[in-house]
Amino acid sequence: MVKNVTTTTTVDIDQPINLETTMESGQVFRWEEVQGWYIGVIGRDGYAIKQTSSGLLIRTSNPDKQATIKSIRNFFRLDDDLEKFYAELQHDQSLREAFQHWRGLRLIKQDPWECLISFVCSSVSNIPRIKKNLNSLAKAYGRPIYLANNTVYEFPSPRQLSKISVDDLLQLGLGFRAEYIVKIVNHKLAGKLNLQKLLIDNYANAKAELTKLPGVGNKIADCVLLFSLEKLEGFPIDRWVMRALVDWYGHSENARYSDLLNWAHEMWGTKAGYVQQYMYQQRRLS
DNA sequence: GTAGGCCCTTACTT
DNA sequence: AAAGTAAGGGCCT
Repeated sequence: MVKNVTTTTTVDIDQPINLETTMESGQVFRWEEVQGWYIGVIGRDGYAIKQTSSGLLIRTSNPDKQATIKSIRNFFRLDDDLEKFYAELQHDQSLREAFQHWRGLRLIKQDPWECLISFVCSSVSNIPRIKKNLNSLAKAYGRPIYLANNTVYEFPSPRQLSKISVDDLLQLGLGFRAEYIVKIVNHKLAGKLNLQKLLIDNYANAKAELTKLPGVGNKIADCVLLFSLEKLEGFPIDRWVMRALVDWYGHSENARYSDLLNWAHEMWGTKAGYVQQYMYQQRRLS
């Protein structure tokens, strides 16, 4: 039975938001732009999202409008006050330029499981390849969701991935990350990883749990913590953020990750995550 | 604790 | 066209 009914909902937004910039900021990899609409999955529903003058226009397989508004507000973290954030850091010239250039770039709150697997895939990869890998995974093992003329796929749960082998993932082009993912799936199925617990845990404890996983070190743990586990002090340092730290603040190129992280925490506290997102965007795309 | 080699491929550049 | 290099790191020694 094909479920292709869509419900249209508008979400008014009184916050800075730039849909395109946010969706293309390397946080999420499975949202596809089609004629001004971003098409993807949140939870168990498919969504097509378009920016309008007053906010967002939403078409979704979810018939419950109130639930849709709630999930959109949650996804784009619309309770985070970006204007206040800009104002508090406007004395920093480099950041101020990034804020002006990328106004409306928001952190996204995504599903922890998909986020974890996504960033394990990101290791020494590139965005086109990461997208291909994750879409292959979802299409092969995830439940299809029919949304008007489009088919999108729910990201496969640990149980849905329970039957995968390293060879299967190699076939999908995952490379050396294949082994990590199979191990993480088994770890999860064995009940040794409780992502919901990490959601309410503090940054340090949650990070310690994540870095126990194969393929998850300092950087990838910070991505998962920041983008899905509500840890806004998460400060992933990839090569772009590293270049910003070197060029803007005079850090050494071979500084230790932990030292840079501590410095960022003293400097920005729980604003570090948003700062990182603007640094990444500015240094990579300007 | 830490530096260096290695990992599997793909996408993009020269 | 073929070769080289970078790509949102992590693991092992």
